[in-house]
Amino acid sequence: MDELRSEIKRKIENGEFNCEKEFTMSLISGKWKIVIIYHLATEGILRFSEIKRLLPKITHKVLTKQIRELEEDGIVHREVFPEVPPRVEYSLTKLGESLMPIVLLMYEWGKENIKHYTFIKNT
Amino acid sequence: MDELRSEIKRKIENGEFNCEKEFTMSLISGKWKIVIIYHLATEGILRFSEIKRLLPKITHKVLTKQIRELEEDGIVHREVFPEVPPRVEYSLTKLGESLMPIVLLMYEWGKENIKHYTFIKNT
DNA sequence: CAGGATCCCACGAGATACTG
DNA sequence: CAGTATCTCGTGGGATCCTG
Repeated sequence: MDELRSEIKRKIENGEFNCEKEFTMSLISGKWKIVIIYHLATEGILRFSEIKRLLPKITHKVLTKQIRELEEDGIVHREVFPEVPPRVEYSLTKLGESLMPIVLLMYEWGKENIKHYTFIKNT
Repeated sequence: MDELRSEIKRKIENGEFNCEKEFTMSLISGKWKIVIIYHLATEGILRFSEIKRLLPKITHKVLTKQIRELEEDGIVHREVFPEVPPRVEYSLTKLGESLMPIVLLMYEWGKENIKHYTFIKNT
């Protein structure tokens, strides 16, 4: 596990994190990352197009970037099958799986606390 | 608890969140928010200048903004004492305290997983 | 002491088009 | 199918100066 985006490594070296929590944050912050992690955790293995289908509003390029960063950080495993047309499968690494408690807590906290607002939709 | 930044309310109304986790994320993402929450949780009550002292690298204006957002979202309570010079105390609301399990998990995950990299500092 | 007003820049993320 | 390459824009965060 020496994979990590160079920018993150640099922040560690330069002591740019005020705390270890921020290190964690830096790995999962990104508009679609926690949702991607969640889907991979529940589905196991997903192809690029399958993830895209699960996130209709995401752009092709953005999905590529988010997933590439997750891969560089050792959270997602990427398996390329040299076929035509190409097939690429994604899954969580052990490290990625270890993030699930956090993601699940965030999910439940959100469900619990967004309730008070959703009524807005019904007006 | 009808406090919430208008932008967040708008996102809820427009269904811009892909999932409840993103709602949670939107409240705690911000370069200094989880650290501020953590300090308030452990110290109880803190004055503006005390928080600033705990975060030497934060800018005055930025601290104001981060805290103002946390207040608008109902996470932080702000108490102004009409004295001269002015005194302002901050503390966590019940809602804010309920975020601590998430913050703590992020803290522990970070401690556990940053270990593999910190050696870089010692070279 | 706490905080508002301006100016500014870097960067995340979207739109669009092209490729093996 | 999966992935680049450009271009663009909004905004989060920083620097600096001013105020009750």
